[in-house]
Amino acid sequence: MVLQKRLDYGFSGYQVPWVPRASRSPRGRGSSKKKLEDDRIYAFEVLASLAGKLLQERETSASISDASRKNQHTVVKCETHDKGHQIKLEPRDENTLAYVPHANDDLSLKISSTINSDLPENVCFSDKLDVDCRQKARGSSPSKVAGDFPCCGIFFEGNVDSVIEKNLEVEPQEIRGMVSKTHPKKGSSKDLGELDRATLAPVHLDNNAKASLFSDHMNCGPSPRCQENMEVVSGDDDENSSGCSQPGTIMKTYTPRRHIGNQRIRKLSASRCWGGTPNLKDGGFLNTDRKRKPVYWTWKTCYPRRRSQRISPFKRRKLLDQNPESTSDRGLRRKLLDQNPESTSDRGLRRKLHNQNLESAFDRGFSCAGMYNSHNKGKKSENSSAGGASSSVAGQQAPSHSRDCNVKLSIKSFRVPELFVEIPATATVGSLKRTVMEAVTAVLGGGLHVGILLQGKKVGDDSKTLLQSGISQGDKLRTLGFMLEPRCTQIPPSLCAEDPAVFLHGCTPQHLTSFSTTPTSGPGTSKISPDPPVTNLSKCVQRNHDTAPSHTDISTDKTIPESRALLAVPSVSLKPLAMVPFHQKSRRPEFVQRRIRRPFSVSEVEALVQAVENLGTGRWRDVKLCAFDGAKHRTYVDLKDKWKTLVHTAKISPQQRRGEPVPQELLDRVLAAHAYWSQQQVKVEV
DNA sequence: GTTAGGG
DNA sequence: CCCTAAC
Repeated sequence: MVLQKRLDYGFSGYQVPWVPRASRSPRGRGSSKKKLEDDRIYAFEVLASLAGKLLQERETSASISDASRKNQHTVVKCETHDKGHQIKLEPRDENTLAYVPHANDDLSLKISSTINSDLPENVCFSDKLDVDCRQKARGSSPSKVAGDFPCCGIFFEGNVDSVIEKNLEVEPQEIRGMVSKTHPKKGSSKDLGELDRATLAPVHLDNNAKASLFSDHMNCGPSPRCQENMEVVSGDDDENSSGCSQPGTIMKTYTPRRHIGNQRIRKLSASRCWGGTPNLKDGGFLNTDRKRKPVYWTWKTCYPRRRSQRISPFKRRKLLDQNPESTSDRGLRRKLLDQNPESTSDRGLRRKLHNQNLESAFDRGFSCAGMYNSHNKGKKSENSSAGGASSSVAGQQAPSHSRDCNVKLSIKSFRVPELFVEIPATATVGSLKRTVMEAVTAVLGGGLHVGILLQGKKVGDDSKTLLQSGISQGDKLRTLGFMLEPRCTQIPPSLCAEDPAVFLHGCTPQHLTSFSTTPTSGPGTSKISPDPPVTNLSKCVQRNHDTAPSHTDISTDKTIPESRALLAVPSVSLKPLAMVPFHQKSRRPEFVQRRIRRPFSVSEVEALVQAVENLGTGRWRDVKLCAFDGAKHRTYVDLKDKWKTLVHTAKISPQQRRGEPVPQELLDRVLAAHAYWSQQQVKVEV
C-alpha cells in the first residue's frame, strides 16, 4: 500500500503520502523523477496550505460544482488530533461545503482530503484567480495567465497505487503528454523548471487519493470576519469550473520550492483576512486590496517562530517515515528525544511508533483516539494504573451539537499481551527490567496490529467506511472494541513479514488482547495462543525473498504475519493480558527499539552475491532494487553491511565463522567479486 | 537520499 | 544492526 508511507513535509510539518521512486541515476541526483516526486509533494504542500487556511477561518465554505456535488461530503476533512475531535467540510446546502472550526482548533491538525471511491471525477481546489487561469488555459478567458502547468496532476488521477506505479514507469515526456490532454496547449515541450514561478495548480485528487496532512498550530488566530469560499470543481478541465460566483481577488501564492505541479489551489475570497496575525507583515497576503499583485508568502513567513522550534522537515520526514530503507533515522530520533523533550508529545510518539511497524495499528486504531487527546490527559483512567492490569478505552459518541458526523473515540491505552518472563533467579533486577522491556517492545514493535470488534463481531473489511460499518452509530459505538492482534505467531525470524514474497498459510491472527468500549465489559478478554510460538515455527514455510510474488495479493490487509518480535526474546512466551504500554508520560528514549535481527539466509546471500557480481559494490541501492526489492526489511545499508561481513567471513577460517554456514562456493564468489570490483574501482580512480 | 566506513 | 559523515 503505497500511501501507507508518509513524509512529514513542509514548513509546518504536515504529512504527505509517501511516493516511491523509481530507479534513477546512481547518485540519485537531478533525476526528473525526483522532480516529479517533489512536484507531487509540493501539491500536497499546497493542499496543506489550503487546509491550514481553512483552520484559520471561523467559517469556511466551499462551493462545489455539479460534477462533484454528489460527493460533497467527502471532499475535505480536517481533523484535530490534539483536541481529540475532528472537523470536516460538510454539505451546507446543495452547493456549498461548510467548515466551521471548533473554537479551540488551534493545535495540531490533521487535514486530509479524501474523495469518495465512487467519485468518478477528479476534484480540484481552486481559487478564483486560478479559475481565470484555467479558463485562460482553455481559451475561454482572456483575463490572466498563470503560467504553464507542469505535469503532476496525473499523480492524482486514477487509482493511487497503480498510477504511482505507472509514473514510475513512464518518462516525464510521457507524463507531459498525458497532461497535455488536459491542457492541450500546455506542457508538451516545457521543461519542468520553467514552471517555477507558476501560480498554484489545481489539486487533482483521484478517486481514492487521500492526502493526509499535518498542519501545525496556526499562529494566526481565527477571525470571525473571515469568510472564504473555496471552489471544489471537477478535475476535468473541460468542465465548468466557475462554480464560484464571486470573482476572487486574493491570490495566495506560495514560494515554490520547485516547480509546481498540475495541482492548483485557488481561493475565492471577497473578503480575506488572516486574523490580524502579526506574522504576516512581510510575507502574508492582504485581503483588502483587490488589485494588488499576489504576494508570495510561505509558511515560514507565517510561522517563523514556531518553525524555529521544530525540527526540520527533513528530519521530521525521516522520523515519520516508516520506510525500512530509511536507515539513519534512529539517530535523529534520539536527537529528537534528547534535544527536544517537548517533541515527545503525542505526535512524537506517533513518529517513533511509525518507525516500529506500528503504523498500521495507529492508522487503524490509535491515531484517531486518545493518543492524541490532550484533553484526556487529565482524565486518566481510574483503572489504568492498577498494576497495569487493565486498560481503559472509552467510546464516546459525538456530542449531539456537533456539526460533523465524525466518530469520536477515546482509547486511553492499549495493553500488550501478558508476557511470561522466564529468568534465572540469579539474574539482577536490572536484567529483569531489561528483559521485560525487551519483551514488551518486541511485541509492540513488530507483532501487533489492531483489530476492531463491533457488537462482538470482527470488523474485517478495511475498505468500508465507519458509516458503512455502523461504527458511527451511537448505540453500536458503545460496543466498539479494539484488540491487539499478533500478525502471526508462527513464522521463524528469518521470514519477514514485510517481505511480500512471504506469505504463510495458516497464520491466523489470534487475539492477544481486546477491550471494548463498553464500560461494563471490563478490560477485555484475552485468548492465549494455543501453541507457544516456538512450537509453531515448524509450521511455517520459508520462502526465498524473491519467490512467489503471486502470493502478495493474499496478504494485502497488512496482516502479513510478523512474529519475529514475539520471538526476539526467547524466554518470553505469550500469556494473558498484562501491562499498559503507552502511557503518555511513560515515553522514554529506551523505547526506541532496535530493529530485530534478521540473519541473512543462504538464499539471500546468494541473491546478494549475484547482484553484486552484476552490479558491483557501491551501488547498493541498485542491488537492493535488483535483488531485494520485495524484501522491505532489507535496506540497501543492510545489503552493504552484509556484503561487508561476507567479505570478512570469506577471509577468515571456517572455524571462526558463526551463524548459519554460508557455502564456501558463495564465499569464493564473494571474494572474487570483491576483488574484481575493487580492481575496477582502482581503475576508475586512476 | 545514498554511500562509505567505524562501531 | 546502528550511527555518522560526506556527498
